Amino acid sequence: MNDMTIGRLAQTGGVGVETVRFYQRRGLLAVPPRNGSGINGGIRRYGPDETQRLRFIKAAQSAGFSLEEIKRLLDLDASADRAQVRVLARERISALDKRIAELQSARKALSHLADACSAGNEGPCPIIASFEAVAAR
Amino acid sequence: MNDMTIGRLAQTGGVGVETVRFYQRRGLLAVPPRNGSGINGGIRRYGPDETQRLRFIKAAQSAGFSLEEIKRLLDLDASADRAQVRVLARERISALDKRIAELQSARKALSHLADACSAGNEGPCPIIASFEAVAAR
DNA sequence: ATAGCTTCCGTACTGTAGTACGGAGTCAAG
DNA sequence: CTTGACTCCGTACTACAGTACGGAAGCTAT
Repeated sequence: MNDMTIGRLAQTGGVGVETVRFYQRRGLLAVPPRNGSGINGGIRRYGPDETQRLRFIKAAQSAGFSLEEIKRLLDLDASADRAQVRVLARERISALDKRIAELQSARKALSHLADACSAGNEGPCPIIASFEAVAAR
Repeated sequence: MNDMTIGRLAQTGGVGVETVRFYQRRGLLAVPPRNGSGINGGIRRYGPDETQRLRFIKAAQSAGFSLEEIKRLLDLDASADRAQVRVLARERISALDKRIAELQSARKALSHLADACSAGNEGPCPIIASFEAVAAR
């Protein structure tokens, strides 16, 4: 079951070996005991728990949680503090709403400008000019 | 007209003095000549052009352009290369669409989970658990 | 049993966007 | 005509999220 090397774990998780080690240093990923015959105890082996954890990190990251926040989530999970997890989740949702609105408004402005710019090649490009006007809001 | 000190320019633009200097080093903002009576030529003075430029940088940043891309936009503007500006604008729109979709899906997932988590305090918090399941997509 | 990938681990470096520091010079007010 | 705030400039440091390096040890296929 716990049969993966760090290389395979990284591959399965779609990250680099160095990223796995980086997460281990940050306390986001367990460092399993060395398990082998060498003088130092051999090589560490990883199982599905670690793969799962990597997936969790990626999902949480894509929701905009920082690694620090992800660590907090994991610690709260360990202590079963649901109320605190909800607080973090709601904070993140607000931040996401704000960011989404920002990006949408930027998208809209940019798309109008690209259209205006396409409509002819005479005079100054309206993208830069209008960006400056829009920026004055 | 060109009567602002760097401190006032920064204040007007809503950034720090060090940020103005940083943009100057990056070639995003002009460094006006020293204008005064001192042995080194005195103090540099800024006018509305620089304020405008600062606003442009902020607007472009909020659309997700990096400082490097903003520099490119400004250079293209100087050379009146509308076609290239359109290319950059369209690239950015695609990137924005992608990012907006990602954030929306993350927002949706998180909001469902926060609801589920609020609905009672028994058992493990579904946010972490479901995040892991959702993450497996 | 040895060549040649991997792992292990510490340390150092990367890129992005600032932010801070420190000493010398400049300027306006009292 | 000095005090105190501000400017100038180079250099250094910060945060974030990795990414790279290098040598010793471990493992595997021939």
